[in-house]
Amino acid sequence: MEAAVERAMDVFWSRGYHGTALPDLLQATKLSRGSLYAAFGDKHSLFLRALDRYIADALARMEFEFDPLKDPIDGLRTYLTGYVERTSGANGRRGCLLVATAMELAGQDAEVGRRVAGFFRAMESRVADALARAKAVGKLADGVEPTSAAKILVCFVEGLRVTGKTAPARTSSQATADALLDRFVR
Amino acid sequence: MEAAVERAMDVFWSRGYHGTALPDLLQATKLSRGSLYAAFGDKHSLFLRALDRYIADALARMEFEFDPLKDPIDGLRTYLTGYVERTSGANGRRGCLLVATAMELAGQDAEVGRRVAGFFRAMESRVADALARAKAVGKLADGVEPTSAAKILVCFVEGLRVTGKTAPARTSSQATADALLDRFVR
DNA sequence: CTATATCTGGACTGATTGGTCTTGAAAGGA
DNA sequence: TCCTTTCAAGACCAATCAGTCCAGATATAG
Repeated sequence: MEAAVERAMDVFWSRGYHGTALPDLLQATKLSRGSLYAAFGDKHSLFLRALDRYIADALARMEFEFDPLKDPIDGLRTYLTGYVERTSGANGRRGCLLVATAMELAGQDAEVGRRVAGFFRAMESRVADALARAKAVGKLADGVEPTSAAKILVCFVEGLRVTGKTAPARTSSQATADALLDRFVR
Repeated sequence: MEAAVERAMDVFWSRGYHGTALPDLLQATKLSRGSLYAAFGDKHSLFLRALDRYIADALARMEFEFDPLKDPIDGLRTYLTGYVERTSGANGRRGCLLVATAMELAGQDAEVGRRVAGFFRAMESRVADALARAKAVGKLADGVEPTSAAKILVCFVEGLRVTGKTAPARTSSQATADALLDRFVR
């Protein structure tokens, strides 16, 4: 059941909502038409399940990266490096279900809009928290405000996901991310 | 004719490629089915025309903002303010045809992929050029490398277009953009 | 072995997709 | 006035869309 959601997520991920047809989902989930509708209701509901799964994965990752027991600067570094990895080469071309969904549906689909907005808020607050902890131990450059810098970093990584669709080289993106973080840390 | 492309662009802009159906385009362009196919061939070709138009508009805007005769820092400020305006409130919710297209099609449609990649390259080089001119007159902060900072700024504004789908307040986005630029200028 | 419950593959629905073609009205030139 | 060209309106096409339904195979339970 949960495996079916994951496989459906993969399909939506690489084809978008309007771009995936029922047969694609049937083939990926290995469910019959009847079973799929019995289990998930309709295409839209299944999509929401897949999106929730995607968001949960991302939140779990951040929970690990921004663990309060670890050094916040290290956390920010691995957070950025993770995005660099996901937005380079073939990974980059694959794109991001959340960003694609934001662009495709967030403006017209309220259920989707709430989820997307909530995710961006959650990411921003986690990054801001890490920055605040870094500032508390004097590791931030002068004049860097955690909440403002967090907004910058969130926009930056989501922008990486966009430019990543053209499959840039990992080394280049990594250097860019490093250059940005260097503007914030002491 | 060119007006029809513009109206078609508006439709693709707010509904995406797969999300717009022929009747939507007929209504928007006020063309009959036969005329539209005679003029543009098919949906995909019309979409390419619309995308090219969108890109041309953006390039023209940058040509103005980054006019070599003007102060490059002023140019960067108005460039960023323009994106803030376009990614706030209702404008933000409307989104960006280029970013939406990048996420929806760039990975699978080679014609689209080339255009998207070319646009990002063009924007990056224009921003880098402005930064280089600013650096030449000593207006950049220590250690800021124009090409690297340009990549950061491009990712940032494209990320703004993504987070903008949740319709944030203009003042907040403006403060964020200002905070980022302040990290680069002296 | 029988009864029940579950699930599959696929037929089927009405609506909609992108695209073609025909008909007839309007317009323009000679 | 007459001939040609242009174009709008919409009928029409095969394919595909999301979603429903059912007959039959399979499995489980008693």
